[in-house]
Amino acid sequence: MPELPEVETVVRSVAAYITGQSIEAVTLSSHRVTRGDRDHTIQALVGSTISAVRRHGKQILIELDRGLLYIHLGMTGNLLWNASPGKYSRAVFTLKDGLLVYNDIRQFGRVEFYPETPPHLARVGPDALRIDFPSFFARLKKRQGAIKPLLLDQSILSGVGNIYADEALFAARIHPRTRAGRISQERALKLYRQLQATLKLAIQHRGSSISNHVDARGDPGQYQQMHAVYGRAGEPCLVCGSPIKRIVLGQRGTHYCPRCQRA
DNA sequence: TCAAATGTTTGATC
DNA sequence: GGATCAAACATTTG
Repeated sequence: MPELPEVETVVRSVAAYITGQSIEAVTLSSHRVTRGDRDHTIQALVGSTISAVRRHGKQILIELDRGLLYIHLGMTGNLLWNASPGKYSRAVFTLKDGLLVYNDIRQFGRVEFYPETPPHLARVGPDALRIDFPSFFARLKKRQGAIKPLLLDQSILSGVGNIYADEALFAARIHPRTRAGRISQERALKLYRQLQATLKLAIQHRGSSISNHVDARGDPGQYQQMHAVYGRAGEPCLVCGSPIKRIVLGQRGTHYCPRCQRA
């Protein structure tokens, strides 16, 4: 489910429910989602109090009075307030006033406890909404590969996934195969601005619900209705009418308009 | 039955 | 060492 706008939507909706509450009990049922010693993780969590819910890129950081709960939604993770646990519930937190339920069909997500900054954070680059243009441009400059896979590289920039990489490149009229290091400062600035504008607009629409993104209440986002290229292969470009193309780049489906985004 | 799916890590290759 | 690419992970859906 998750790219920056979806994760932000989940963080905002869940924060309103759980901030300030204490954790009274925890059930962890997936050794894939929760690595390591689960009993130890439960022991560390029970009795602590949630002080804040933050996001860095696609990572959710639930700050506790002692330590931190790290959640990554992977591809199919949901974080729901007061939902009934079901077949795909991989973690259930009993809080003072209700249940926080983590569901994840494919189990690509993570629910882990860390006493201090999780090691994952050291591996990821600046958040896509917080990076400034000079460092964005400097990071592009260094690379010679295609821009699309580079936008997906979380160590360069964190938060952008397959949908918003395609949408931002379309908005900036840049072909996904363009070599990153060869993009002029002017065009890079356009990409930077369009990327941030796309992410912010998507947050306003509470993210894209392509398969199973929902917020803490279980409500889907609406931004999928506004996609210009993602998932629109063969359909006419909203700007010029040419059929949207789908290729595979860096193992990911990549959608673009061959006329608006020339190589 | 096959392909594809919002992601990340790991290992191979150049 | 760095960059790049494919495979693997687990499950559903069209």
